Amino acid sequence: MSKRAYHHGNLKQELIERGLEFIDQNGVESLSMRKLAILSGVSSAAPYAHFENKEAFLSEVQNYITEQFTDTLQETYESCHDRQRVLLELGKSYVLFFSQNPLYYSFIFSHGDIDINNYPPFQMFKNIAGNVMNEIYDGKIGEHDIYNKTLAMWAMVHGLAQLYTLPAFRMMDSQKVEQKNLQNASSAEIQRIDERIENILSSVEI
Amino acid sequence: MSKRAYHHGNLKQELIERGLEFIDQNGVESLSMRKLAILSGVSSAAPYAHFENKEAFLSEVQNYITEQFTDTLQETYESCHDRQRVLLELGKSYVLFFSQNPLYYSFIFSHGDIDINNYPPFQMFKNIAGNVMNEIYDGKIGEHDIYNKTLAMWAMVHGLAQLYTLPAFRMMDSQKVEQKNLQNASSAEIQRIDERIENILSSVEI
DNA sequence: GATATAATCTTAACACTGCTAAGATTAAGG
DNA sequence: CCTTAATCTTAGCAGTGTTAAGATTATATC
Repeated sequence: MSKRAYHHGNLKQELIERGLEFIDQNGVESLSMRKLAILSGVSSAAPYAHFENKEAFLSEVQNYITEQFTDTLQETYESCHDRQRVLLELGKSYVLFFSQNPLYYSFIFSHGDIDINNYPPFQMFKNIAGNVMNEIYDGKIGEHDIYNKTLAMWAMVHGLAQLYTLPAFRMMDSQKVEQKNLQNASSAEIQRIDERIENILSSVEI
Repeated sequence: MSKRAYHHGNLKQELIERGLEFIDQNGVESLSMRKLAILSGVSSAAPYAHFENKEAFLSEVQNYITEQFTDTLQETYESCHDRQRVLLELGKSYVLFFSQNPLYYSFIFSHGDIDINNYPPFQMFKNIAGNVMNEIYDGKIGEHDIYNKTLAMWAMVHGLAQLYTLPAFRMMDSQKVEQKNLQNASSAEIQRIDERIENILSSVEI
């Protein structure tokens, strides 16, 4: 008997997992179907029994990340019982998700044609933000302004997420605010970014 | 004599221009050195006399776009004499630049490792924004908060730029605010986006 | 349980890619 | 004018996505 049976048994799942890992470590640019196949101990054409083409494969990997992202936001939302802080917490969660897996960001938001209007995490953020705005500005401003403020908030958070994706920016930012630089303590860095996002977001009146 | 002389005479420049045009129309994903070479009437290996590799070529194209972007911001800044509106105008200019050439956005900001801390248009925006903030909050808030507000402003504008890059979002947004939908009148659409950005940005107190 | 069918995998091949080495052609400078 | 450097072509390598044909195995049906 050779190393593996003729049938892998779990190839589709393994390809997706290896794809995730590869993108997280190297980015999507250098990912190839053939390499993933070989890594999974299978011939270079085997993946095409499970995915129509590379694009379809990447799309499934995207969905996987999107689910993780949505779940993260959902958990943050549910565990926040202070209605005053829900947007702040959601924003921090948003930024931290991508700052912990920087290469996911460009993979999801540039290298694909996501349907922005039906993209679950965006809908979720916009819905919650809209609700919060409605509570805060109850009848004081028009529906129009509520929508504008929601968009402004979303754009700001999304922009910050991209910034904190870049190591160079993180370094510069941590120097600028003169925090104790515990470079390698990753849990400390997470907390530092957490504080930074809190400060930045609450520096504007929305 | 054949179609062209053995020496092209202006190959480097033509490749960059064709690269710009190709990215603007098709995105960087499907760009290949060979295609550009053939389009320029030259053999497929000729480009490598002018560029070390594909990455170096794309980097030069990036610089080209970056210059255009910086110039656009600069012109906007210089032609705005109302100190109260300078940030608003700069933000609109920022967003409009990429909404007019959507594929430039993902090409510049994802498919490359720009040195964010030395990236001219970012430095420019941050400097101007910082100065304006200093004027507005003259001594009333700390240097720290000024920096945070500057970052918040930049992130918001940058996030909006990405949003207005997506046709699906533009449609949805124009429906939401119930503007007259002059779909094909591109100059009208520019003005519409211009108004939208103005409204969104001025909906938050920064 | 045998057999038909469908799913999965391998091998081989095609067209395309980035890129290089070797040599041809032309421009520039002494 | 002649040397040198710049520019281009031709061939070719290794790697890519993808497909067609056929081998192997799981699944369902009688």
